[in-house]
Amino acid sequence: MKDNNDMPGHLARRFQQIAVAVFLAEVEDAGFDLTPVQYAALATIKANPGLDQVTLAGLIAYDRTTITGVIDRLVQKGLAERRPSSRDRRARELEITDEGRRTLRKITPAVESAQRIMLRGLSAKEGEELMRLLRKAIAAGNELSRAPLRDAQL
Amino acid sequence: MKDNNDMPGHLARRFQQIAVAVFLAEVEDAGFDLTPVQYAALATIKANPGLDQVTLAGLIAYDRTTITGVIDRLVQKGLAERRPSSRDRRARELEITDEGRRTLRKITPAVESAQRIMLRGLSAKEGEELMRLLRKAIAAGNELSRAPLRDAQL
DNA sequence: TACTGATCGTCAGCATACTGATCAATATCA
DNA sequence: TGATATTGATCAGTATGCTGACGATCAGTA
Repeated sequence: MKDNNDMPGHLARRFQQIAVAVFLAEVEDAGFDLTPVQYAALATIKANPGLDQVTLAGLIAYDRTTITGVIDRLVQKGLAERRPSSRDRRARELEITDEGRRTLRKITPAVESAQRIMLRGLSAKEGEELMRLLRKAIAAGNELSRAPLRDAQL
Repeated sequence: MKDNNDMPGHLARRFQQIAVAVFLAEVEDAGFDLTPVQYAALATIKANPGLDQVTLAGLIAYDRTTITGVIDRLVQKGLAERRPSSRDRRARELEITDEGRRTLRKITPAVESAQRIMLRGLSAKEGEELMRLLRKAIAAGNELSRAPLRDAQL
C-alpha cells in the first residue's frame, strides 16, 4: 500500500501549504498584508505596465476567473489601478500605483526571507536541485492545468 | 531582479496546480468524482477505522476547520459515516462504508496513473530525488503551517 | 468536588482555484 | 460585408485552506 509520502501529489500539497504559511508570516512580520498571489500579480503588473488581465493571468499561470478577484483586492488596497483599454473596449489595462511601488520595494526583504525559510531543511545545492526538478516537471505538465503559463505575445 | 522561476514558493504553487488538475482528470476518466483531498481523507479513514476528526486532520495535515466540509461531502456521497463517539461526547468517529471501500479499490489505478503523469517530465531517478527533497523540506517546515502532520497518538 | 484550562467540532468570514455560463466586443473568412 | 468564431471580463456555484470565535465537553488540579 502506497504511503502518502510516496505520492508526489500529496508532497506538492504539503510543500505549498508550508510555503504559503511562511510567506504570510514573513510579510506580516514586516508590517504588510499581502498574499503570495497578490504579490506575484503586483510584481508582474509593475514589470509589464498597461497589460490586460488575460496576459497577466498567463504570465503567472492564474485562472482568468481568479485574477478578477485578486485585482479587485489590489485596487481596493490602492496598490494597482484598472482602467478601460483604449485599443480594445473589452479589455482593462492594469497599472501599479506609487503606493504599490513603495509596498513592493519595502516588502522585498520579507519575500526573499520567506523563500529561504521554506528551503531551510535543504543545503544550498539541494535547494537548487529541488527548484530545477520542479521547473522541469512543471514545464512538462504546463498544458495540463486550466491556467498554463503563457508568454506575453506582443 | 528575481524571476518567478527562482522562487520556490511560486514553483510550489505551479506544481500543486498541475498535480490537482492531473488527479481530477484521471479520476474523472475512470468515471469517479473525487478530489485529491477527499481521496486522501477516505484512504486514511479506511486505514484507521473509528478515528476522530482531529486525528484524521493530523494524519494528512489538513486544518481542522477544513476537514469538517471534506467529511460532509464524503458522507453525502455515501462513502463514509460519521457517528458520535462513545468515549468522548465531543468527538465523532469516522468509518468507511462498503461503497467507500469499493470506490477506493476501483479508483486506485487512476490515482497511481496521476502520480506518474505529474512526474512525466522527469526520469525515474529524478522523480525519486524530487520526492526526497520535498519530503526533507516538508519535514523541516512541518511546524510552520497551522495544520502540521501529526502521528496518531493511541 | 469545584475551578481552570485544554480539546473537539463547528461556524462566519475571507482568499485562492476551478467549471461552466454569459455579455460585449473583436477577428476571421466565405 | 455578413455570418461565425473567438476573446476579455465577469458571474454563480463549488471546494479547499486559513483566522478567529464559540459551545460543549473533558482533564487536571487545588
